[in-house]
Amino acid sequence: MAPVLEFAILGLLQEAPMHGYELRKELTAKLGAIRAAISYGSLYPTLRRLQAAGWITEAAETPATAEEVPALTSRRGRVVYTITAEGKERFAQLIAQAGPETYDDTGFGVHFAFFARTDQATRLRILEGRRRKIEERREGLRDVLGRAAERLDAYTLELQRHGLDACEREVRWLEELIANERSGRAPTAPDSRTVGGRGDNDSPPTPGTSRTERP
Amino acid sequence: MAPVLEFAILGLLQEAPMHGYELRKELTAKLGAIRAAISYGSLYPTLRRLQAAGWITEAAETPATAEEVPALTSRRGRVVYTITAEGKERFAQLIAQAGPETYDDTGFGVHFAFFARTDQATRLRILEGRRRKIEERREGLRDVLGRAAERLDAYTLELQRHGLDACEREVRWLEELIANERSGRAPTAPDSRTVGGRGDNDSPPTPGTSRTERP
DNA sequence: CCGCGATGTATCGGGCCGATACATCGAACG
DNA sequence: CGTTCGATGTATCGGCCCGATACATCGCGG
Repeated sequence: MAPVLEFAILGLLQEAPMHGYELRKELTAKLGAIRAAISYGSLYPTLRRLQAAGWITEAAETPATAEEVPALTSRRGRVVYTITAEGKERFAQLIAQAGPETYDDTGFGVHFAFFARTDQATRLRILEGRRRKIEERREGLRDVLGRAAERLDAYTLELQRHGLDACEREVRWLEELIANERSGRAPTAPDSRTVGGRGDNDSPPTPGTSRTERP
Repeated sequence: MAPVLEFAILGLLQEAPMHGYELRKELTAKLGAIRAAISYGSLYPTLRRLQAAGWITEAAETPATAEEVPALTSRRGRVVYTITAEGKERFAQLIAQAGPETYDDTGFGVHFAFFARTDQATRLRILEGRRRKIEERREGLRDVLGRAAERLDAYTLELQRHGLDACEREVRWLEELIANERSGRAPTAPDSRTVGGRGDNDSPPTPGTSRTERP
């Protein structure tokens, strides 16, 4: 229902207009933890789809003052994408409705990456939905490791064990984040630095720093 | 080149012939750590593809003695899939050639799940390839956290930090497994239990148990 | 007796990926 | 001074796999 790329592009273009290549770089930097690298084979079709829906507009890059180097080398046209008012509305709507697909690995990851543009109540709802989902996966793995252990070989069991470990770790991570949200603090900030970002939007104020255990 | 499902199905059908529903259950149990649940929308097309290629055969389930309840309720035909000699050959070939796609998350996971049918040299090669890939991802995340930290908000940074942590943890896990392989032992076996499995195949002997640190 | 969950087969639309092709530009190297 | 090489940049194609959906049987409990 809410493809990952659509959400991410609408979120990124609210920072600044960009052309495809730049968009891919920013996307890769922002989602590097959950996605290897966004393919052009999905980026460009998505951009066309967004433009058809009216969420973004595309415009060929114009020379700065329209009199500078008019036909020297005739720059290869870079297409710059800009988000529209309807696009911003669409993004807000996608944030508001948190369906089951919001809690799978990539869905949660991309939503989390734009938590700075998400209100606290929704943040909390998503974190708890994700925790529930991971807890279910954890129980499934425990079942397999308990009941069906003798049917599986040592390597498969080791894989389940590693997966179970990752689940338990993520649950703990989520608990920490949830506790932080409840107390109205921002996530663990290793050094004191108030997030700059000239607020062009209704993004939350991202309150002061805090500290968990790991420095 | 080597789709995940094709590999997993060929591997599973070497244990026993199965029908679709059963196959999905086994698949989900075996790959539960890396995949939520295999969809029929990919399972059945893949089965048809495998049959067209000659790797498997499909046969309608026959009543046991051909005289028992011939037309009582006319059982809904369950289709049983059986691997062929060419299928086993294909599986061995897929194991032998470890391309770059073998080292991404799902590719590695499914290969690892069938390590009991993989020779030790290939196991070692795959583990090291995976480690290299994870190390690269880790370096990428460190770069972002170091150089581009001030450009990103606190939530995005926290996501990267969590991803980095997962990378470091997996590298350590892989190191342990590699060390175990080098010393000729099986993966961490919490209680002494020799893997049963009547060897119908050229699968390695799965040597005796060992113990790392975590009991 | 009726619904409900487990078993069971199957299709359809669509997102996303990997490979590929093609073009420009600045810098490095011979 | 020419050439190669990597970064920048746009775009398409085939294919894997998923989520939703439809339909049918069986046993069990209400």
